[in-house]
Amino acid sequence: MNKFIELLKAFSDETRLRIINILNQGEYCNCDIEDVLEISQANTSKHLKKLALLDIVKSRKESYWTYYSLNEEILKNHEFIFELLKEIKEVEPFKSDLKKLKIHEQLPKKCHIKKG
Amino acid sequence: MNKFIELLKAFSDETRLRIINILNQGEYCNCDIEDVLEISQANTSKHLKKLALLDIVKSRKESYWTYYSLNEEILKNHEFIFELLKEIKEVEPFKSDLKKLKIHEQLPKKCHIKKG
DNA sequence: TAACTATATAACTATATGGTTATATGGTTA
DNA sequence: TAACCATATAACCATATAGTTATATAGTTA
Repeated sequence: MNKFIELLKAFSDETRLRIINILNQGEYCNCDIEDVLEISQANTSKHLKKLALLDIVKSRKESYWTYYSLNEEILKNHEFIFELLKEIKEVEPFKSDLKKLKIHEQLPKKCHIKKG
Repeated sequence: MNKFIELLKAFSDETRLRIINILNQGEYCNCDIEDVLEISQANTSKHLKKLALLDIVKSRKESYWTYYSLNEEILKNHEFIFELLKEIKEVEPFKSDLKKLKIHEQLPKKCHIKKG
């Protein structure tokens, strides 16, 4: 499929865009995203994999966790993505997700005792 | 559905994005788009209807034809769309479509004798 | 009015895809 | 090594949707 269209499709699913919005704030593991967005483990993993295949996110394994973050290259190469991410921050449910993320970061981790 | 997501989905289908790219050049009727993009009448009409429902395009009836054009409001309200349309102009198949559009505009109309 | 034109719509098919459940995998701890 | 943990993957289901074919509709011309 056309690379540009693939990119747009990746951004046009609500769950994926919520994940991208979270990762626009920093580096997080699968379980952080599960907790904040309240979506299942398998679903989170599947979406992250899709984003990784399109080089929208990159991943790094450390101990128990896989940490994901936005691939800065994609933002450099596509100004429209930069603008899009700026816009959604002010729109629901993305706005609320960021609030929940802040709260989440102050709480002890649910996913593994050593991490909190 | 989330309005933002609806908007993104509208832009993430190749045929629709090709139509939007054409309409970013001016006002055209259904048959112009059919000819340039080489897609069926019914398909063209269906996509245009979807775009109209989302206020991405507006329409105007005149004689035989329905003329479509981009709704400028949507570009004003969403900077990312402006950027997106700027980017695709340089990418296939959107780039070639614009070339075909220029040629199309110099030829006599196929669709109705009075128009050419 | 009758024939014609562009466009809209209805019915249908094929396919893509998001989400779930269950299980596998690979690394960690005791 | 055995138990444990987060993550990845497989199989499956339900739904959404792009495209086609055939037909309806609304306006135009003679």
